[in-house]
Amino acid sequence: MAQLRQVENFAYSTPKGTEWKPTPITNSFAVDTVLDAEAFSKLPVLIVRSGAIGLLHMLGDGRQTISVIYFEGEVLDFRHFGKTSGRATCLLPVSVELYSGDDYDNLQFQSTQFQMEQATKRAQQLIYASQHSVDLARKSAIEKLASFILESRKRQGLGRHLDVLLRLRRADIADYMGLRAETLSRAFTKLKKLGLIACDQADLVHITNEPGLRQLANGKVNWMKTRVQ
Amino acid sequence: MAQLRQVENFAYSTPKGTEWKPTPITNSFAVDTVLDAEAFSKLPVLIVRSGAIGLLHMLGDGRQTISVIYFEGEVLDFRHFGKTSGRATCLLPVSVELYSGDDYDNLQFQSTQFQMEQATKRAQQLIYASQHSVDLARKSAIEKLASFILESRKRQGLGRHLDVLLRLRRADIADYMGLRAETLSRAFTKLKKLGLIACDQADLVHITNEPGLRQLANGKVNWMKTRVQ
DNA sequence: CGAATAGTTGAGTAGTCTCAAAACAGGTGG
DNA sequence: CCACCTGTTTTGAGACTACTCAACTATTCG
Repeated sequence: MAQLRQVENFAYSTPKGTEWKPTPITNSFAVDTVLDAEAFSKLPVLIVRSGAIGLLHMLGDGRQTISVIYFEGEVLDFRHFGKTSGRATCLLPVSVELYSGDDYDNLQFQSTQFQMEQATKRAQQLIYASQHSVDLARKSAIEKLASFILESRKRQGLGRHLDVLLRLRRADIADYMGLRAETLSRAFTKLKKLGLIACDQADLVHITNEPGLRQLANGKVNWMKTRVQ
Repeated sequence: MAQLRQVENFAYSTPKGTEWKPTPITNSFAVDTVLDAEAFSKLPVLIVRSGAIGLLHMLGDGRQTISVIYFEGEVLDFRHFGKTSGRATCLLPVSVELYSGDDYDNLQFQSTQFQMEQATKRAQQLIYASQHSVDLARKSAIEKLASFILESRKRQGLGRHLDVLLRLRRADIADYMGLRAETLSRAFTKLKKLGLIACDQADLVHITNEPGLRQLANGKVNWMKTRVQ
């Protein structure tokens, strides 16, 4: 296992004292690397510096789903992983900070500010997961894509910027939004024809009608009536 | 607002000291009560003692979804609620313990054990939400129902017991699993005809073929080939 | 340049949704 | 006790979305 060796190569030499800061251990992984929880038993807490890690689930007949995505700044704690948590897979080239469980916990005990930050991040994860359930449950393909574009912009911290870089591959977006790649492709075509987005490059989406896109994502548009040929 | 008055009726008289335990304030709500976050600004941390609270989301054209359900023992922290978190709604008669933010945080600072318990619970919430996304994303109606029955058993702590009480109403189960009530009803019929479950009463499911039900829930059964008339 | 991967387009099908109506359950009052 | 009402669950027929499978185009990379 590649990532096992990579992790073990780093000496775990955090000084133990009452007032200390653990030396941040960073590590990088290529796209499609599977992060096996067992390989991270000594340094089970990952903070994503760049890239994206997804939890990949596979049904018995090969249907795939990405249930949760961890983007920059988000925390993946392997200590809380179960058998049903899927396989942590790098959806992009990933760089992470690694912490031992004790170091991470002690950091929170020492700094109230750090503790609050982390609590907020964890809560935010649940909010994202909750919102994602809403997206998956009852939205049409085109609504799911509109939601994904807006979620991407929000989680990349782009504010109200109209150019959103969808850094994930189409297949990964499809797995995340509960669609087939073909259906997702058709949804892109429809969004363009509706004049809500424009794509110069493959993964750069320019939002041409933000209110419309937001309304569509929130199910407020009966887009059937504005049907496109 | 009914729940506002109910909350305010309790005097907030937790003694402030270095070694103290906040007096647990309990409160009860009827089915379909909406727990408005603003009414809980003073006591924003809810621990569910009995019943179930769901986060209800509504799309612009009336489509409903329940994204997350809080069952016994689970913690709902209104401090981390955002506009996209939906409306906390009682799916059953609910009894909760209420804590102020400071009390809840201090409890965790004082007791490492309590802190660990709570961290595990919060992590478990994310695991449930993650698994729920898998259920919603690519499963058929009958697979969703099989998954829901098994999830219900697990979260009620019934172990391997074969009698599962689905305490939620059909409409709520449907909202949670991203189905229409009609489709859910048809899925029940199919599960019965496949001989995987038997229902004496409306909300009591007896699992007659657990391995089959589990395989179906995990997408390992091409149930099309074992089609039922 | 050719091979491999990623993404798009097309036609037909399966499964869920929609809308309508019927069956069922629980409570109230005569 | 039964008729009645209200809300929930089930059944039925048809429409429509997303899936499947296949072929095609575009892009990446050696």
